[in-house]
Amino acid sequence: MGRNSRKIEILHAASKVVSDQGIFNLTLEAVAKEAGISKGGLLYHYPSKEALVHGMVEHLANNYREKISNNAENDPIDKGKWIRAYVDVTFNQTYQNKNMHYGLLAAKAVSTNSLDPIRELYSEWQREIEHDGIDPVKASIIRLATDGIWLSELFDIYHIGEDKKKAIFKKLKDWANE
Amino acid sequence: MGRNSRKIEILHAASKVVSDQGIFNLTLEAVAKEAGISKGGLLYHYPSKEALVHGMVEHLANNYREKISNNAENDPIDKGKWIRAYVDVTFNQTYQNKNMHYGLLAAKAVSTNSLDPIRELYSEWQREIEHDGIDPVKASIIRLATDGIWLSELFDIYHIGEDKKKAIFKKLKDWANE
DNA sequence: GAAAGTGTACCGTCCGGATAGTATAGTTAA
DNA sequence: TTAACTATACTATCCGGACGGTACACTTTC
Repeated sequence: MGRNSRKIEILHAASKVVSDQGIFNLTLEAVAKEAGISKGGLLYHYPSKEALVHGMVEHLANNYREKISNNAENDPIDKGKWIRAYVDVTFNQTYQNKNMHYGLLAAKAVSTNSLDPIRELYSEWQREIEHDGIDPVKASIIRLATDGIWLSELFDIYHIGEDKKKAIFKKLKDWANE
Repeated sequence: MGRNSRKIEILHAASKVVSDQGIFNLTLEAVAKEAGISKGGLLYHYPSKEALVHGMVEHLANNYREKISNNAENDPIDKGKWIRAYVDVTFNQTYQNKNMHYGLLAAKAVSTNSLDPIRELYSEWQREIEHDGIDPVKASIIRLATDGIWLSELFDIYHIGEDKKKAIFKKLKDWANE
């Protein structure tokens, strides 16, 4: 268990704190406790709270970017591969390690520019999606609807039922194939 | 200028603080300063920070609810009137007093149940939208895409250009008429 | 009709608790 | 034995909220 995996464990712990206790309880002590280390140990790895949050966002961004570009590259059909990759990965991400998204919540709270990696990621994808062979307005709508699901869940505004989510997923994928 | 309008002024001040300085700077002192009153005066109107945030959410929810139900009631065509009202009002809301949405950001940060009025609102609309004569999955997608726009703007993840936004608005409205 | 009382709006100060970050001594592993 | 890491003790700061007043418009009571 090298340095790096410990650092990532800490990031997961931080996400869990945000998810369980809210942004205001994302304290260094709470994260240390959740990660099973001391506050000093935490500060050894991430010398400030901002650095910790930055780590969360960067980890999320790297994961997301890699998954989506892999997915797009392995798509046999060229037309619409980016929007399909986006929909696929986002849905699966939402099912699996949902709580990594909480890094965004933390980032939004902590400082203005800690969301920069995410913003960059999104403008990249927007470019790809719009030059992907399908109607850019339609592609944008598919993407916005996908975002609407996880954002409203992250925000806890409303949670869509599993069955309905699957139906929506299917229809969005269909549209991305037309 | 009665008691009520002063209270609403304070809510706007609080939203402005969140929008300009972020959630962590939503302090009683900052809000008081923005509203041009003292901390004591602020606490007179809202006896705690939680009460203040609750006021923000409730104000937003009431406004939103009223606008959408008015809009739906005045729609000459019955089929799809709720989803149309939702799309219309949300787009216009986003253009106009965008910063009221910041109450949600504050609510999400402050406590678990301060978002309750919003959650209730959303489940009401979801019910209406799904029994509105058009395909519920399609209606849900229209609604999710609408949410995706303002949520990603609120989150500052990415901002869609005005032209594209109008095109999306138009297409969503078309779909809501089919 | 004036003295006494009441309610509303607001101000400025103070305090306790929480928290980010520092310092440093100790421990483990290569 | 040195770099990676932990644990603890401590400091400085910030913030929510309590509180004691002030101002003033009203109403009631004698």
